[in-house]
Amino acid sequence: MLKSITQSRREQIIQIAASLFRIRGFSATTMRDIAEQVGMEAASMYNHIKSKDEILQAICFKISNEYISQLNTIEIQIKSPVEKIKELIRLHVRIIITDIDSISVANNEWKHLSEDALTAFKAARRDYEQRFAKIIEAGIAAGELQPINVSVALFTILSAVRWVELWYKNDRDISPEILEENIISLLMNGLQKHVS
Amino acid sequence: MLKSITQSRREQIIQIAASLFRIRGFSATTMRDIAEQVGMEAASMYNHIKSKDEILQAICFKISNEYISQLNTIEIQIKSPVEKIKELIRLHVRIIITDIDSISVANNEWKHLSEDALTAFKAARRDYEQRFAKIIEAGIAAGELQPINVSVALFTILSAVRWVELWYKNDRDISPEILEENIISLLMNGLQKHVS
DNA sequence: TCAACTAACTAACAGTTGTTAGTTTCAAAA
DNA sequence: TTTTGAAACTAACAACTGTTAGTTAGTTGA
Repeated sequence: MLKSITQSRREQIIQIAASLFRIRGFSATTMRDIAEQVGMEAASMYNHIKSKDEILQAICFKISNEYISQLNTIEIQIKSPVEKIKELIRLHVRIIITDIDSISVANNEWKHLSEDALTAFKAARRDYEQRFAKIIEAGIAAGELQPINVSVALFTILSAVRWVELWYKNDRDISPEILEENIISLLMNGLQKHVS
Repeated sequence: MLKSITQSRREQIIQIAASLFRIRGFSATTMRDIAEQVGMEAASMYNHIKSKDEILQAICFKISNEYISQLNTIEIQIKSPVEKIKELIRLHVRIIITDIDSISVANNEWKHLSEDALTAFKAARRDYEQRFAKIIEAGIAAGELQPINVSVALFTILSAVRWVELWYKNDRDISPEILEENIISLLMNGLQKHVS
């Protein structure tokens, strides 16, 4: 009971921190800024968290674990590489929409992680990228995809998907579903009309 | 004569600042960090620059002006929308390679601009985006492009191109030319092989 | 009722920050 | 030679930083 109240206080701090880190950046956000939003003194937060660094770690690894666990699921599905790639693109859009603050922080503020955490985070990201690349390679080998450079394809997809983060705060004229399908269509079929 | 020495000192400070802002972020970079790299005391830099904010402004507007002036050139060319878009993609790749530090700062640290500069910077960026969008619209109207949502197309292109920033520091197995053409091919023709 | 514990508080520290003031150095101009 | 002015320096300030120590209020379990 008490434990769960503590837990939710802790999660509240982390969530508010994520939102501030996203807007102002990690370094420009002070513990007093976070405390003010939470509604307590900065010192009081240390009853729930160990340090400012620990907050950043919690945010970054929550996201990194989420991506990897979802990738685990997609990898073992019995689907064509093209279908898996489409699934991964949808996954990115969905994760971004679900927790935009944490995603933005994991994407833009990870460099402020302390040394050990930084190493682990980079390794996790690299692992994710390599496994994503394997799916693209399989698609090329199967003749489903253009014989494009795999790194270029991988990072173009990953970057292209990241702007959803930007879209989400501005222009919500488009629904997430239409958004997903538009991005998939653009990445899969290209911008240009094909002469048949 | 003296003026030009001062000028180059100033530019040296700004360039070194850009490289540090890129690596550590604006807020996490101190005037003493910059001064150390330049080879003088922090206080001495104030003979050449007005403030830390002014350095960030100089970096961001150098880039924003570069983009807009290049767009001006492309806009008046007598080319099809598709050719103009390809030209713009090449432009982005080229600018990124030319001045990666300043580009990274303009892309990732602009939010730390002081209020007036921030407003001006956002306006410039919006202007650029709207003019880019016009070219995409023209391409759709001319039947050259898929009838895709213009915002999705615009931001997918802009984001996709931004990963060059990332590529540039990692994996230089690919030449800039091959890189450009791969990205253009992917964005224009898509990842998937067409069944004809 | 009393002891234990949680979670808040106030006060403060030691270090860092951007920036200013005042001083020194030294080359060019008079 | 003297004067001037740019560009470096040292010293310091006032504000802010993450964090710790010690205290207090209030709730829970015995």
